[in-house]
Amino acid sequence: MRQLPGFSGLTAFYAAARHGTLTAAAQELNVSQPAVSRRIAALEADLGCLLFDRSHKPAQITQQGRDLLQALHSGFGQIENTVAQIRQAAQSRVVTVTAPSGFVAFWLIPRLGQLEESFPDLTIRIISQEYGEAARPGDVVIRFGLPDLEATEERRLLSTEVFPVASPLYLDRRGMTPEQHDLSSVTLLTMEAARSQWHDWPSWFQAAGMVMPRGVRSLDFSSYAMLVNAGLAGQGVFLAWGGVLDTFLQTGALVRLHGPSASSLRGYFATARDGLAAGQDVQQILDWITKEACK
Amino acid sequence: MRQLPGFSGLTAFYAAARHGTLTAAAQELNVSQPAVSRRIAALEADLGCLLFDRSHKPAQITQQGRDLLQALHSGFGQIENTVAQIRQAAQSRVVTVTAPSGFVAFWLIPRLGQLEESFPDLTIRIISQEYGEAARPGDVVIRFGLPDLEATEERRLLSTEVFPVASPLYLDRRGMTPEQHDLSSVTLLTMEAARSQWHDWPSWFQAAGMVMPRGVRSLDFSSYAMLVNAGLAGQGVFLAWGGVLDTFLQTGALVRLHGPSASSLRGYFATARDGLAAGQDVQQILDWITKEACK
DNA sequence: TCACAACATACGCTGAGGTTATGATACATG
DNA sequence: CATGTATCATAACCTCAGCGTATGTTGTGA
Repeated sequence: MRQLPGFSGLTAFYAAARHGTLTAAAQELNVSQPAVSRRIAALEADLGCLLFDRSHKPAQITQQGRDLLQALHSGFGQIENTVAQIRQAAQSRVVTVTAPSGFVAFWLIPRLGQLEESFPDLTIRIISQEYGEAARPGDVVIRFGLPDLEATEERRLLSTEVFPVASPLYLDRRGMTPEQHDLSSVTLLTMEAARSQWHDWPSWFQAAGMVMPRGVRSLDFSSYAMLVNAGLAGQGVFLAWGGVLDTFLQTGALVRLHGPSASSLRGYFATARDGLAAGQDVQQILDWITKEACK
Repeated sequence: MRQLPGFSGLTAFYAAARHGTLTAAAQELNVSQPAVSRRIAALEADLGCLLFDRSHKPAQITQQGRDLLQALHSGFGQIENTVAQIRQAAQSRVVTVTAPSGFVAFWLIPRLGQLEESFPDLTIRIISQEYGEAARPGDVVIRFGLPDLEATEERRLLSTEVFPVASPLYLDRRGMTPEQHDLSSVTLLTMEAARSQWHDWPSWFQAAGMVMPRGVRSLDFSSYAMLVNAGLAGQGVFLAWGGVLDTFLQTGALVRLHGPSASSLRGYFATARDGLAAGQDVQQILDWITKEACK
């Protein structure tokens, strides 16, 4: 950095070289012509050579001046490009939402169109996370788990109700209906790896006051998204969190099996990363998600 | 240019990003730490985003900060390179000598080794000019012609004596010696195009108090360098300016024909382009050429 | 828990760099 | 060749942008 001359001289020279006269450069830089003259003279003293040949009017750029002009054009151009990109990104009002992948896939993405319509001036960026991954930064953070009693600003999303669902085609094949079914003779879809974090069948049966059938058939999956896709494909019955799969229940792709349901302390919770200090954009997105989840 | 933020902010950020702390950047920039802090804060306000994450100590650069650092590194790097080259060239002490091509070819170039040995710290640049060309700029300017009575600092180089010379092989073939020769039965080498500027045979005979032989054979050339080369090749007899062809006369490649000689007002004159205001390097080169021409 | 280092902010001060006025000079035009 | 115009350089004067110091806040490591 100590190798560079003063930027006031470089910018004065750059303007004069592009405009052709010191007078025009002064107009661009919003200073007087003598100010430009002195700046360039100081630069020439520093460099030890002339950048303009003053024996002509207007002054003619020298070869050294042309060399420097090219370097400044390229160097300043690169900096200008990056600065413009940074400014534009800063002005484009991006809000990042981080959520578990199941929530993203089945609740958030289906509603993204509505969300974006509600905030046409914002760019919504979704970061999906799998269970067990380290928390990633977002403006709005949605997590699954037990309530954090210290996070007073955390909002619970969706219901605490957990109930079995299945594809109607599956029930048909089994000669069952949502009203009349036998859980002991169906295939239960499970996610054993996430057992400690998720509401699983044994817990559900116990919470529903029922005895889990012995020797029941099951299929296990490593992610909730895969499990739900298997259910949608008619592979068995699985547990749904109240609210997460509403869109499938509404379209009839899935049906809720009638009968007892269970409740869980676990659930989805949403916060703004900077809490009450978060900007208005973030607060508005958080509010929208909260309201939509309460419908 | 208006797109760029202030360079005091950019340079402060650049130093902080490279050093890792604002405190270290302050040391590089020779300002206090609060000065760096304010500069970077002003830059961040201009850009509309944070370049450092202050929730850590030392502050951690953000992604936008990394983007900007890369652009500054590249942009400033290019400018630094060119500035260094310009500074080095300015310090390398170049002196340019402009002279007629004949003078260059037969007097200056043969002595260039001595000249460069005398000034090892200087770079001597020779610009050779043909007769009739527009004057080209040089620190030391050597011209041929009549003395310019207004150029009081102009120095006459070499003798005013003009005399015939030839290759000894040519004289041999003609059965002549430098002492015993007959100019009416030789081939005279001429340069008719430069007649008005140069000392030609008719003028020489007249100045020597002799009658030019009628019907003498001659060969004409467009440049002095070509004429001299023809003479060296034994093509005839030609007029030499006292001093210009000394090296050939000393080695015996050419011999002076004894007998009358002529004098001319015309000659070679040397000046420093900026006169007495010229730098010491230029004055020294002019002095050396002047002294060498007087030997 | 404490010491230290790093960063942010308030306040007062000054000289770097601005302006205006004016002179010098190259260039175009009549 | 004289004249007007535009461009650049320099002198003199002025002021406020940006500095330093003092001090407060906070993250980090022992």
